[in-house]
Amino acid sequence: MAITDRGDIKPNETYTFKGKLVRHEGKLTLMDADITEEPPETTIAEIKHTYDFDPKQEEVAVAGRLVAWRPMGKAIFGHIQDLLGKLQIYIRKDLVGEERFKFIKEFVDLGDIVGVKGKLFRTNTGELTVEVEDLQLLSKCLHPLPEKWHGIKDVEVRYRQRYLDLIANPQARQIFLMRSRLLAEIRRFMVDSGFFEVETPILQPIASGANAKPFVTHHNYLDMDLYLRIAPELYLKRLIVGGYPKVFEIGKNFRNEGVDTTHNPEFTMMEFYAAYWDYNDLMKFTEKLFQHLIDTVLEGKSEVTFEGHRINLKPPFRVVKYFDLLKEKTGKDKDFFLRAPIEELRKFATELGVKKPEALTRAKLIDKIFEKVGEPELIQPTFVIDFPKILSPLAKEHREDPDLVERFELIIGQMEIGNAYTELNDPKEQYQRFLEQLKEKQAGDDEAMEMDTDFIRALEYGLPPTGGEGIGIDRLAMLFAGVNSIREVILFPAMRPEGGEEKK
RNA sequence: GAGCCGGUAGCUCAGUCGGUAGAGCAACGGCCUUUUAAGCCGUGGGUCCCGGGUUCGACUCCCGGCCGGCUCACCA
Repeated sequence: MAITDRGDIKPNETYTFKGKLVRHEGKLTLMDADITEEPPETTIAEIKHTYDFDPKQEEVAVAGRLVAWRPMGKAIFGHIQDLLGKLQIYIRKDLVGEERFKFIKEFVDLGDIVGVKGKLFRTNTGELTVEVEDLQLLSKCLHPLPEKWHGIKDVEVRYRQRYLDLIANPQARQIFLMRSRLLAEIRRFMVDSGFFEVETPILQPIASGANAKPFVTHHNYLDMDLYLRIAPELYLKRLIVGGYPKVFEIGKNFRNEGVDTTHNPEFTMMEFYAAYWDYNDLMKFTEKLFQHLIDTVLEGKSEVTFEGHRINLKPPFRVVKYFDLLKEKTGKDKDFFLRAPIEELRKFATELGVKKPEALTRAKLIDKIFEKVGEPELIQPTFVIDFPKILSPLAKEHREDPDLVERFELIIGQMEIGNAYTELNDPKEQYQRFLEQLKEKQAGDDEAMEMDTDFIRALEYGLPPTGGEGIGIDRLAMLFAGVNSIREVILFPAMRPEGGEEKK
């Protein structure tokens, strides 16, 4: 590190960068100075683990961010941190040499990325520590770190500068590590169950497969508008037509709607489809998936706390029929909801507190009423099954009741976590359902589904009997982490830009 | 989109019933070779979110705006 000899280093000058006070002029020049000669091949967690059962492996070389610094005359204690661990380092003047020690004291700051080499030992208090033989400054941190004890609490800073959240708040690291495990275990379970992972278009000429408002973009070369997908459903079913027995896709969906504690404009969904399955198979499979996630991600603990509720995620889950739940809560039966004059239904909805029912179609009214009276009680995991057909344009008619479809939603903590059905595979029927959606659209439902004629054509080639399901990964992560905001489980949640006055 | 609440040092916060602000940590200068929220002595640091109004005087009161949080509406 010849850099210590540089004459142009002026350690006591301060300067500002974009209005923020940052560190020494001299230290800034150090910023690009060091290249790692030997990238560390180990991590802090690994070192601790190895040393535990083989204390002879005491020579280590490891790198991390300096998060504590306690200089005391001729020796310095500090802690370096990486994603998975924290390790104490001990620097003695007589060991590293006078010149080196002076350099370290002068130019190394809290927050810097450093590499250390040395021998492991235990201090008087028993803490595993590296006795530093050499310390290399690998990168400068020009800003002071957030407060060591309280971390960073301002949620706005935590979301905008997530890297600071990750450096300073161990809880944040824990949540995102859990999310990574969750995704890995879901993938493992799906692949082990015979599913093929696929990728389907995010830019779609028709945004279909769900009821939602899409984002619109434009392709210059093709000179056409495209939509960011609101769901991958219709593409995945085309793949079942094409011969895949089982497929799944994990990816972002985009819906141009509100932002709140359970909604982010882009969110992660897993959708999966299995030929020859029906919604009963899907329920069994979903329970097995949950059991796997409890065993792995939650390390066997099936109880989580969410919004003040203790929720037990252990299957089997409660099953309740859609109209049974409505009847129990309202005293009205299926025929009332599906066949009573719409004015009467609107009047009833008004009594329950549904806003502006005059603007709503029958399907929307039923949906609203269900949300008002049904969902509030659904804290423990519950499959709500046998939805009305008019709410489910892509689901197959129920084998016992033509008013219904073979569909369920998995609701946990009042959140819709999963949505699944025996897929409608009759092209003529699907065409009719799309036409009904167009009517809904004309009747004022701007989220009614779009007609997709190529999808109809695919069905004409024969979609085997198929079961399909979507699971909201972000919400699942919320449950597993026990946090009540979707922003706590999305690394970079949607935010308005900083300095809003400058826009336009 | 509506209502309520918030924005003070790099961070966590206090404060001013209207007279231009403090603490701890962090930083800077010293002392200190087993400390760990190290310790001891000393020092510096703020357009009090932005703009306008009222006032002799605004960080404080009023109005508008920006950003965020919560609740509601919409949605998964």
